[in-house]
Order: sequence, then structure tokens, then C-alpha cells
Amino acid sequence: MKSRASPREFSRRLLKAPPSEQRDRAIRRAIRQIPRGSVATYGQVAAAAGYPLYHRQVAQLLRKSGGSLPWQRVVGAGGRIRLRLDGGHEQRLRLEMEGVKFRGGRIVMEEHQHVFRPWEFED
DNA sequence: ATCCTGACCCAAG
DNA sequence: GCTTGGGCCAGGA
Repeated sequence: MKSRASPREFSRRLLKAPPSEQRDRAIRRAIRQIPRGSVATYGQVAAAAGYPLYHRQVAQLLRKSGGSLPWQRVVGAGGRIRLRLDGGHEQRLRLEMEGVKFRGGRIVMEEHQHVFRPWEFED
């Protein structure tokens, strides 16, 4: 017999190529869950939406249609702002206006980390 | 089909 | 602490 897919590969295939529209809806829903003064990482948003390996697509979606979402509340792992130049500056200002504190170049995640509640995403 | 590009992530060094 | 390489994935050229 041929070698079988690893557990990780197995789950990856199950979640592979979901309709982009449905995926985007789930991601938007997750982002809208983040309250003022809190933040979540790209990876956490993706996982909360039901697509653990799609953190890059969260960023992709934000680039495309961030205007209709509280985009400033989605940050990089460790509370880092990943947007560059003016964009990054604006994101930081927007967050500080919501009361989010920074230490060095990072958000104080111990205070502002939003914890998603899985059951709020059931259909 | 192939190559390149991201608002990514993380284990290593 | 910071930098890097490799892994990930969709979308556009």
C-alpha cells in the first residue's frame, strides 16, 4: 500500500478549496465579533471562522474589503502591526483611540486579546 | 500550467 | 530580543 496522508495533511484536504464566498462570510463574521478595545490575530480569526490554515486569506480579504470592517482590530501574532508605512501608523492610531495600549512596537495582548467563543459561530 | 506576490506564522539560530 | 527559512494558500499575470 501507498503511504497514507499524515493527520495534518488529512485535515488540510478536508478543509481545502472551500467556496471563497462562504469562507469570506465566515471570516467577516469572526472579525465583526471583535469588540472595541480588543484585537485578534490573523490566525485566530481564521481559526475562529473555521479555517485554521487560512490566516493569509484573512489578510487578503482585509486588503480587498477592509473598509466595511473593523480592520484595525486584526493584528499579527504577538500583537504586532504588520501593515507598513502609513497604513501601520493609521492602524496604531485607530487602536489607541479605542484604548488599546502598546509596549514597544507591540500591543499588550494580556489586556486586549479577544477570545472567540466557538459556539457563536454555529449556523 | 508556472511563477510571483502578499496586512501570515513559527521553529531555529 | 531579532532575523531567517520553510510551510501555507488563493489570486493574478
